[in-house]
Amino acid sequence: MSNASAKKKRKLEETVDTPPTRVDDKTLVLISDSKKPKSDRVTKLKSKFGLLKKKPSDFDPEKVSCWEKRERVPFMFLSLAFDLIAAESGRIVITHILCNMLRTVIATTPDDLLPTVYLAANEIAPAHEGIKLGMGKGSYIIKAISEAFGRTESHVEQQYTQLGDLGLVANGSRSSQTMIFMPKPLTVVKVADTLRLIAKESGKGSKDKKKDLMKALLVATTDCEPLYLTRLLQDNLRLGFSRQTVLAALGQAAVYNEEHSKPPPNIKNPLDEAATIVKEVFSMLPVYDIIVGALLTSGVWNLPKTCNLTLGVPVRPMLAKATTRVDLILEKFKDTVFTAEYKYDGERAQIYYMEDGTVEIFSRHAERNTGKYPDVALVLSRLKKPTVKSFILDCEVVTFNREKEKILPLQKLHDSFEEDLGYFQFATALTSNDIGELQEFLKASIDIGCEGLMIKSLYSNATYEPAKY
DNA sequence: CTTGTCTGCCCC
DNA sequence: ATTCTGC
DNA sequence: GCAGAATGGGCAGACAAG
Repeated sequence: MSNASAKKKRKLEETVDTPPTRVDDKTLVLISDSKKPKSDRVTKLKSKFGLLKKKPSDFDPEKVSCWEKRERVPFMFLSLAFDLIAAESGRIVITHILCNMLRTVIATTPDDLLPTVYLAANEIAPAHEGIKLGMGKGSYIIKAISEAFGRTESHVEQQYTQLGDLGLVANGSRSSQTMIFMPKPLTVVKVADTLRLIAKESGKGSKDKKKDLMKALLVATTDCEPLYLTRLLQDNLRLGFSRQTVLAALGQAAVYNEEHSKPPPNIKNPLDEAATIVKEVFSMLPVYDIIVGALLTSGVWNLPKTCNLTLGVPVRPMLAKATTRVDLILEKFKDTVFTAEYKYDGERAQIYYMEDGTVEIFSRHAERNTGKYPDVALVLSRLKKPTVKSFILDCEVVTFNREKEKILPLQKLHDSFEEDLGYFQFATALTSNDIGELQEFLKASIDIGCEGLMIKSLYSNATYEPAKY
């Protein structure tokens, strides 16, 4: 063997996780994945991960982890937690498992909490950053799977139609595949980082690069990892939980890991309370990076202080509820003063005006639409009164024929903005509880091209709250 | 370049 | 967006 | 009754293929 190849060989063995069979210089032993002995690590993990299902009060993170403190969390750990959740349907148990899983990460490798949360929520970046995988659920993932596991595309496709779950196809292809080496174990950070790399790839040749990155992850998977990696790539974990459950679990996990402050004495159920806090904070500032960071450094009870509405980061817009008849409104609001506003048929827009004059416009789903409405961005600084330095507007952008309609002002906001017909107007509103008047108003709104009415409480304790989703 | 295929925290 | 489901 | 998950059609934009 030449010097160069000997060196290569050594390098290779270093990265191999406990070769299941001795591999000498002359023979390559082919080992079927289903027959080979599992590495100690995996065996150990598998024998213990059932503990995650224990009630959080009886759970000890030290007993389940079998990696060193500050060592990167294995992707296998997350996959096994997912596997445990797959057998459950109740959200309470699922939350317990997620909570225990996150606690284990906090107790061993807090640096990995953020990527773990991202993967558990099946997200890759804050919504407003607009970073998406950009390869759908079909062809390119199929291509990656077939290349990674040595199948023809048509074979994978056929299995897909048969099983209805590409993850299961990946699992099956992997377990029957003959492997030469055990791959180096995947870590949670590695997967999270690679998902970002895949998302960032764009332009000519990007699809192939995305596919190759997926392939590189797939070939490193073992056991149940192909299933969950594939589903992560498809943006569909199919485990019966999503972001809200992860946020709740994160809050609960933080309670158990509380080093920074004790729960305020008046709180009856700290676990529920912490879950609510994390969910609410996320509605105000939907950025895991900031929330997880604040959680680790100053604790869950300080979260409302450390994470606030931030200029430039879109909140979850408050959502309306649909109703079909005007009399149902009166029923619902019978003890309340309310107003009805035209529900303009346009696009929801959340406009941020920063102190330096910068404008950002986001859609209902936090898509960055700033470039889409250059005229809106321009007109804002003109209409804003000089005393106003920064603001957030939640509004509806519509196309408008300036030669026609005229519009009535809503008083409250009038102090801060000048209206300009056809450029910036307040919603036409009626404050009344007369059914005939409301009926008439509804009709009028439809006549000028609106979709109906929005009903809002006018009580002083009524608030604008971000949607809890 | 033109044409075709595939995508989307889509839902305009 | 609408429809379905489990709590 | 509610929140959360699952599902579907349509259209504009991105990228690949020729």
